[in-house]
Amino acid sequence: MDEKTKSKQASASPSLQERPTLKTIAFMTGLGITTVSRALKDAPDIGAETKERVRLVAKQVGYQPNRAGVRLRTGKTNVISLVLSLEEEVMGLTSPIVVGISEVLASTPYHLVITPYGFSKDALAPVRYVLDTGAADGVIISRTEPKDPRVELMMERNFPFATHGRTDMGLIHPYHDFDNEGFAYEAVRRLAELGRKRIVLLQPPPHLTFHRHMRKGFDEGIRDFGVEAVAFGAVDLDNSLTEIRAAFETLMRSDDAPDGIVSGSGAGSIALIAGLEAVGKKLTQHVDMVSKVPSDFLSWLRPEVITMNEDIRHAGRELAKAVIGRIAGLPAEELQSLSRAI
Amino acid sequence: MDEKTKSKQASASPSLQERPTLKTIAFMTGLGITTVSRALKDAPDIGAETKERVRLVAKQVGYQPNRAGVRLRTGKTNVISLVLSLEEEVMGLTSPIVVGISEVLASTPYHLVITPYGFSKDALAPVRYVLDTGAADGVIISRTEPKDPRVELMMERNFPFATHGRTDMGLIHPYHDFDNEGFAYEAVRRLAELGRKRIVLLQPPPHLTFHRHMRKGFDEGIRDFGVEAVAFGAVDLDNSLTEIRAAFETLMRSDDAPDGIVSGSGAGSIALIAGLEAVGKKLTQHVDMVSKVPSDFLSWLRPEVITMNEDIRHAGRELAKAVIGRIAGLPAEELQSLSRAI
DNA sequence: TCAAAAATCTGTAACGATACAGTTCGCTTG
DNA sequence: CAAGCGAACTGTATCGTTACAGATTTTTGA
Repeated sequence: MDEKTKSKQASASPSLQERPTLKTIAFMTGLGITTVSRALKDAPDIGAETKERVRLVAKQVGYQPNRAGVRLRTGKTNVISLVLSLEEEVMGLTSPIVVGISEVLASTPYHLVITPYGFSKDALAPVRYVLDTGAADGVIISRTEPKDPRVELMMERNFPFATHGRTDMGLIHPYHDFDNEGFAYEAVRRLAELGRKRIVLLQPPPHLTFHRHMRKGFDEGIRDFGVEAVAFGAVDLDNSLTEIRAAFETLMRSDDAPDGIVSGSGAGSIALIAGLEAVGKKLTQHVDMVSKVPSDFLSWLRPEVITMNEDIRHAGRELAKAVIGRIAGLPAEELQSLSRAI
Repeated sequence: MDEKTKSKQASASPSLQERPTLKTIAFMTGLGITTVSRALKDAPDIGAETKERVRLVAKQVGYQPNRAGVRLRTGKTNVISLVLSLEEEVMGLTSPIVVGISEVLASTPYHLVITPYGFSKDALAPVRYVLDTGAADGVIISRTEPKDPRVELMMERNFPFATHGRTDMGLIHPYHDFDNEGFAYEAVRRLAELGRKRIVLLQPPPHLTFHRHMRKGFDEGIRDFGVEAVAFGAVDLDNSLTEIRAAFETLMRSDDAPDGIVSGSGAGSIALIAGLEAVGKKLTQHVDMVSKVPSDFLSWLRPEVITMNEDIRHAGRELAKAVIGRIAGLPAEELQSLSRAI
């Protein structure tokens, strides 16, 4: 055979110092770059023994595909983007979500990229960015709304994503959600059992979907257990803890003071307790309180509070599995999950 | 001029539907791809008017360089990697750090990638990964040790990074740290002023650098203010809250019970308080406590605790600025910062 | 006036991977 | 026995960008 015709692809012997590429393996095995590429992909037109050899050498030299090369050629980024509101940063729910996602991604080729959006800025912007620049293969969003334009946009473009929280648009998409309805209903039940009659709810802001769920559970509890709901002005979980505290102090001083509290967040509960105690009232004595909490530190300092645990790390895991499933082409119906308090 | 010689580069008119590339702009301006590339980089060999035109068109069509293209060609990833221990996840210090970093990166081309390492696994592995695969342009690490092999490795390879916490190897590198020595010294001073005589310290695990700092400040305080240090067994901040609580309960029941506490973390403080109260003792009455805290929720539930605030979000910002500075070639000396309690 | 220098602009190759369209060769089959 | 087939392998072009080495035109200088 004419030497000149032999393998132009892998001609220049690749430095063994550098990071190995397909070329390196091609050179070492005497095969063409294409063959190596296809062998590592287990393509049907490559001989079994060749595949074995290639795999062996690849493993030996510690070959890892160059992400930029793959991305440029195929468009696949191997990136999952977690879209975060920088102000969501009340009491760090972000950490456990990130950890949960990371746990799942660790055994995949995916990297986790944080895509933040600024204070009070358009939540659609980061999603648009990812879609327009192809910055990721999939997206995870939170603070989901009933008619969520981000969901609409990604569905329209058929882009894989998962939401923390549900929507209400008749669109089927992957999500993970906490059963806030069940939580609130159960919370009211507990308070009613303790003989409480006038219950207040510290709820999520009205534009978020889980406001509805929590409200629904709360209202049904109010009705089913024959107690009364006390309104809590315009204050919700998006207010600062200082504002919540002040508002609750005012409420507790008024004639309208409740004797039972349902709190949708652990951080909010702290503000409520501070407000409560500022007016000289005591838990279990004057009021009872049920709080959703991310961890159990609250019960260490105020064991009087009835806590219901939301496992946010688990949510992170579920969300990661859902996006990856969607990327793999699984139907959205199978990628929806709901978790209850533990 | 012969039509055939004209611009082979931008020959195929790029679809105006797709994401614009240099080719798109080249076609629209009638220039070569190279010229457009150099114009956007403000290279000296491109005419002023040409640059203006190119910039205008680029802005008009919303050109954004393809990251994979740049990365493949130049090796620049435009990625900062935050290396996280998944078990660091006690009380979510991660959130504010991530937010702080994101705030700074938002106005740069950098993306933030989370690179986790598993439970009790080798902390060097993720750093090695980034270095070997060129996954990022810079790295941020925490849980820094006096002789930190990660720092050693990155210095040796001359790879840009910043550490949360200092080292003690005679190597000069970018860092941000909290003044734990000052904190502990001041804490002891406060307790001594309150008449406390027997002080215990809930400290970081011995292998982390800030253990030394905190210990130094504590020991000097003990000496300077003429009080006594109470040992706290083998329990440190890396123990679970349950363990800390149990250990402290034991300590408080012993003859060796302290009357003053310095706590190196807000989460740890909660465990200590729980342990304290489990044996029927009360803050300010039987003991006083000074705690470093990431936010002020602790003082809402236990105003008796003297808190000193560590601004972790600020740390995130400083760390991000430091890595970027290092990437830009600034000397490490100028990228070191220390912050005090606020 | 004419060569040299300066100012602008451009084509080619390469980064690493893969889609696609072959090529080679041994074997079957009519 | 030649055409045809399938198995196994490979070269070329391409993704978007930039380094580099020209190319072309204009300006300068003697």
